[in-house]
Amino acid sequence: MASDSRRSPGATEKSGKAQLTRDDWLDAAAGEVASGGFGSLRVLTLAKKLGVTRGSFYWHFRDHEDLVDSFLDRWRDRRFVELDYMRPKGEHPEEELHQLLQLLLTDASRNVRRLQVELAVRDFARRNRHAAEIVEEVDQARVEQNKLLFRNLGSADSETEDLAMLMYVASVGSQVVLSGRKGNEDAVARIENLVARLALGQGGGERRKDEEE
Amino acid sequence: MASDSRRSPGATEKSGKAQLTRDDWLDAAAGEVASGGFGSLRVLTLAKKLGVTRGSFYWHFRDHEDLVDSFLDRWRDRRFVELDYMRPKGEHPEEELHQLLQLLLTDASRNVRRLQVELAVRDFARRNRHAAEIVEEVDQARVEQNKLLFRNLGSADSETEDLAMLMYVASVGSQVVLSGRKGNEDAVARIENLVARLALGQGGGERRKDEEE
DNA sequence: GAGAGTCCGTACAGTAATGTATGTTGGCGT
DNA sequence: ACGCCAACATACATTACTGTACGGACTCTC
Repeated sequence: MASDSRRSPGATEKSGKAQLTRDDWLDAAAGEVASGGFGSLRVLTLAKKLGVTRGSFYWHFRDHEDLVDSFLDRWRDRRFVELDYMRPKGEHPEEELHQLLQLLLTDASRNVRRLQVELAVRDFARRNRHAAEIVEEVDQARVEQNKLLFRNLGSADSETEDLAMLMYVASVGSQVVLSGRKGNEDAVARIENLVARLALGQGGGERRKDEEE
Repeated sequence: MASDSRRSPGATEKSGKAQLTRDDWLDAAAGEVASGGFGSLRVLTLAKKLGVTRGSFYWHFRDHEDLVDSFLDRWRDRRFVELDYMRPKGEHPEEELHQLLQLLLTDASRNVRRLQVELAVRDFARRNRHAAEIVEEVDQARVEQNKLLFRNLGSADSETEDLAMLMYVASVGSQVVLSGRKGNEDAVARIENLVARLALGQGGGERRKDEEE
């Protein structure tokens, strides 16, 4: 129902002038959403960025709302394949926890746009029904997956739900508070340590040594 | 440097037609910011809501930017008096912790607008320098105060900083994730329990009994 | 090579919002 | 009673953005 499997003769890469796809517009929209939020998502801006006029936009999309809805749907789909990719297999739960926190917290490299977009979607969810539903879906799925992970880590059954919830809201809060800050990486590392110690039953700890991946 | 101590003949209450003050406009702006964020803060909307025309606005404010900056400054000031009011005295630290979490988390009664405004300010901070500085100020002050509280609670010195940070990002994340949700109060209560147990050295716990206040 | 379909440009109409300039009123002091 | 000034109304100019109608080039197919 998505994926736009047309032939797309000269897609978005290399050659300066090329046919644009729906996904190209959504990618450009992601940049705008990341920097300015959904409120400053203008058709003309995207057209300029893509080197075309608005006539192209209204061929690929019905109107502005269509763009927003498509963007949200694609965002939802990607979060779920992400979850599926990181589904806990239970063999090395500590490593899985580490990777999960890296995904949720780390603000480096190409993840920065991902986090910015997520914050924008979250904010938009406060005044858009479709976005609110999608965000709640994603939140529930992620908390559910966290519960699986915590069970594999051996935490008591009576605590897994609370722990999963705490870790999730802590990670979201870290995104909000520490995105684009000074002591960013340090704080993120310390939070990861604390959460890890909590998850491992206050045992482990002190794994910090700036393991640069 | 604020407070507008004019005589204000017939302030905002009772009589339908009355002179408006700068704070009246800021109060109206708070409603718009809470529901739609800074992006949908329109002068005409505020004027309609206050029963006047835009002519009044441009008397009290230089322009739209002046409104936004004044709003942010007032927001900052109020957060700091709030902090001062809740400064830990160290006599009943558990109760102080409870009240702090109530203030940061509870989405009931008249607090709902407060939290919504804070989320809007936080989101706006991602694209407005002034807002970013103010939010960082408030965040730092709050974390600093949390550290004092945790020391009074007797947590190890090497952990107070991490604990204070974790609790703060967890509370912010709860605002983001659980604002206007279904299992809101329940989840908030469970998070408070977990944080409290962490703060009290994994000892206490199980204070839950829906203490409605 | 003619037609059809795809993709984009151009031109126009309409709306919403800001800022500014100027008019109007009601209350205050003297 | 008179004028002054704070507080608001009115009218105008301007900008920014959306949506839509239509036109044109380019490509593929038969």
